[in-house]
Amino acid sequence: MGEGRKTGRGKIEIKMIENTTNRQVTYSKRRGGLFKKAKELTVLCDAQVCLLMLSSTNKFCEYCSPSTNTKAVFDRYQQATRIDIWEEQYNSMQKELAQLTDTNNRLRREISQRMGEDLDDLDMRQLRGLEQDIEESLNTVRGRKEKQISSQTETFKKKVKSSEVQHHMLLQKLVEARFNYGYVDGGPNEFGPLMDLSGGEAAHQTYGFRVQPSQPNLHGAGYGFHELRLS
Amino acid sequence: MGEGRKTGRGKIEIKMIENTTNRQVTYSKRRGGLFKKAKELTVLCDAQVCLLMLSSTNKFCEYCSPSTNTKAVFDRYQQATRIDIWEEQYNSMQKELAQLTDTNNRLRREISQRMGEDLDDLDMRQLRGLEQDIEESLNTVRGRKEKQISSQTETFKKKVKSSEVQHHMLLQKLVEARFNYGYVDGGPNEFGPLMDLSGGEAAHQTYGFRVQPSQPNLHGAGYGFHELRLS
DNA sequence: AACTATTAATAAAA
DNA sequence: TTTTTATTAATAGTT
Repeated sequence: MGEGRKTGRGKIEIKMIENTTNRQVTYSKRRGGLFKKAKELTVLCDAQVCLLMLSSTNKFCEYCSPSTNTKAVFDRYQQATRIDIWEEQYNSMQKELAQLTDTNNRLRREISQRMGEDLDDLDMRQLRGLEQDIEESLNTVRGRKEKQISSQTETFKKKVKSSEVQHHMLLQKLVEARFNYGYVDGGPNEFGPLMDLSGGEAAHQTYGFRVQPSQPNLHGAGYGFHELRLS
Repeated sequence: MGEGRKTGRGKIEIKMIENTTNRQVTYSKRRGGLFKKAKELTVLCDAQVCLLMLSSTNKFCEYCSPSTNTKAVFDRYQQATRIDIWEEQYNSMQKELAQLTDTNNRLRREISQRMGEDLDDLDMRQLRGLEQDIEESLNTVRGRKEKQISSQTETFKKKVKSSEVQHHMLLQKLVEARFNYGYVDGGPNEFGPLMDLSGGEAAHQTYGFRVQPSQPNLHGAGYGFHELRLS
């Protein structure tokens, strides 16, 4: 028993049907049969049956007695087998949450301390280290600012230079034009002297203003979301 | 179809079998048949089948294709249906996780910027604000350090003072004792001069050393867990 | 549990 | 696909 067998018009061995079409047809038919039998069992014997199937093409199919539902049946399965389906997932998520929250708190505390709050628990050595770190950060930021200023100043200088050159050329052309067409009109200072815009310290002053103290910057990502620490 | 039907030697309607014995016998037989069919389907069609049954006497029974297991099938069930009681909780946990992760990243970025890293996206105004904030923080930390130093110095001074007083008292008692019992031994400087420990700038020097530049402090909570930003 | 008359399921063909 | 049909499998009632 269990070996080769004849069913219906042909014989069939219980082994995987190689022909894909045949396999799918058989799957469809037998699936129906299985569902029917499951339903009959449910009614005849007052049983709860839950039947889950996944075809070789990964199509999912389910039957569950009307008196219950799949989740309930699985809960009983758990009860019976003592294999907890949910707990593992739940626990791992809880753990992850706790870790993230913890990390978050530490980060907030670090920021707080870098902002000069929450310093009560620090001893002298830690305070000294913190001071030193902040000092270094300040230098870095300052350096970056200076670099950006000088780069903008450079750009500005170049623009002025180019404008100056153009101005000269225009003047030149104008003078030539007057000469060629015989205009005589106004003195040599008619267009005023070229401005002295050689790019001195004025540019630096441009960025020397102070914004409102500690006003949060709400322009999106980046510096200025202190409100996070309150969330 | 579906109504009264004859099977085997007798007729049978698909409705609950009232006779308990009959019902249990039928349950047993049909359960076997269902399992057999499930196994055949598994093999013939390369499908995954999971069959859970509970008899009316609450006996649990399970079949699952050897290529998988009940939990895996149920996971797919969840995936396919998304109608379980846990989903709400699951989703809320997922959301919380995502929020925490996001907040975490922002906090890390803020710390980075406060440490002078990750400054590329900041414009001049933001840089200026950051510089200013760091400057204020530095002043706060410095102030705190000074305060702690002076408080410790105060304590130290008081201790020295009290020690001085005690010393004086002891000397006094000693002198009295000598007087009372007639000892004469050594000069008045026998116990050396009282040290000058009146609390000058020496105390400040004590804390004036520099720790190793930016060496992380691993003493637990508080300042010095930069490694968080890498986790 | 076995037996067996009878129906149900279904493989292959249409 | 669904229907048909020849054949086997499942099983209800009996022992």
